[in-house]
Amino acid sequence: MGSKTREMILKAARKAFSAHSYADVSMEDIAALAKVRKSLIYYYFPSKEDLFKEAWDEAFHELEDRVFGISEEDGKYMKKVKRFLRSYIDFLRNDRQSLRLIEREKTRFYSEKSQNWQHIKNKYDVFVQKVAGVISSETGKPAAEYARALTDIVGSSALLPEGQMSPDTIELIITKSIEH
Amino acid sequence: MGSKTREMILKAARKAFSAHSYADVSMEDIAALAKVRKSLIYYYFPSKEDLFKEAWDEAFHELEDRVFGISEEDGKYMKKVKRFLRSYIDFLRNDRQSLRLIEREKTRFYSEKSQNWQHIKNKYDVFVQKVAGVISSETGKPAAEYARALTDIVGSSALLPEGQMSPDTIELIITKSIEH
DNA sequence: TATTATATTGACTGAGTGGTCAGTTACTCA
DNA sequence: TGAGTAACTGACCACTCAGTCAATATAATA
Repeated sequence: MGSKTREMILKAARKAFSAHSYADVSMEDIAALAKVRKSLIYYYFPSKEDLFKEAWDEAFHELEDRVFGISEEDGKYMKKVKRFLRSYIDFLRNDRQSLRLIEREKTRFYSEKSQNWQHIKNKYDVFVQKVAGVISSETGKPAAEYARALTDIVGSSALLPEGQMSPDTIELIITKSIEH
Repeated sequence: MGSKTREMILKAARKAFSAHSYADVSMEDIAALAKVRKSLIYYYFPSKEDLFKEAWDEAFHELEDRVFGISEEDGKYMKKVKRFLRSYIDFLRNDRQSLRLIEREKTRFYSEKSQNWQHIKNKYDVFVQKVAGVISSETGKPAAEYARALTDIVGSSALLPEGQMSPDTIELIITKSIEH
């Protein structure tokens, strides 16, 4: 059940977690952003970790929908990889905040062992595998490492301040390095 | 003056700060690693921030030396950019821990306003500018954004677990995207 | 209106944190 | 040997933070 207050909290969490690292965001920060007392957050979410997980999941599903949910109709005359890359970069352009949230704690996946963090890590890994699938379906070659590099460069550019590295540049670099 | 104990603490700090984020590393952690009481750290370093700064500086100067300190003799027949890229990737290969430390808190540069963090940010920015200089000296075109992308992709790959994205792949991608 | 379920709060806890400091040990050199 | 200095310690402080909970306000319903 998505109560209005719950939504507000989740929205505030997404904003906070995309602007600062997990450790640097306190529950008080989120409460203040959502204009709510801290204790109320615990009425809707069992813990900080769970709140983060839900915020991350939300942002991540938006990314997945955007990048893999493109109907076959769209860009009929565009190659699969190009079409994919275009929507990925568009996501960077239009939903930078979500991408930030997704990317910010990437290194934590590998040190934290709790359920929530492993859940996130697994989802991300599957995503990278899917990206590799798209690429190798066109090049015919395995692309696991290449997909990792691709998601990494798009992701890290999202964490940079706006204007420091334009999505166009990213697209150019990736396109160049992918063709033949 | 570099006392033996001071060196030990610094070494422990470098290890800790390259394995976990600034916020996740406590002075107790570093003390334990260095086999020293926490209070002793404050005998040699005024604060956690200063300790981090010194650890970062050390690692960073190693990177600079390696990447820009190559004598003209070396690789006489290699193009400047290729030579530069080669040493950069070699640093990733051989001193991954240092590169991790350098890259890990990159996003913090932009939110923290204290002297120490700005010092770090400025040094890094100058580095990127130098990289841009190397590239544009050969291509003749401005390369600010490209340099930012390049350092970003090398840096972020250092944060990945070993073996997930090989330095060779990185080198290949960058080389491909740079030529022509 | 009285009763019950749902929302919301403020005051609190306990663990951990960066940092301080008075004091103790170990070393130096007159 | 003894005084002075450098290296080191343990106890402590102020503060932050995630999380708890009893108490209250609000809404729903009978």
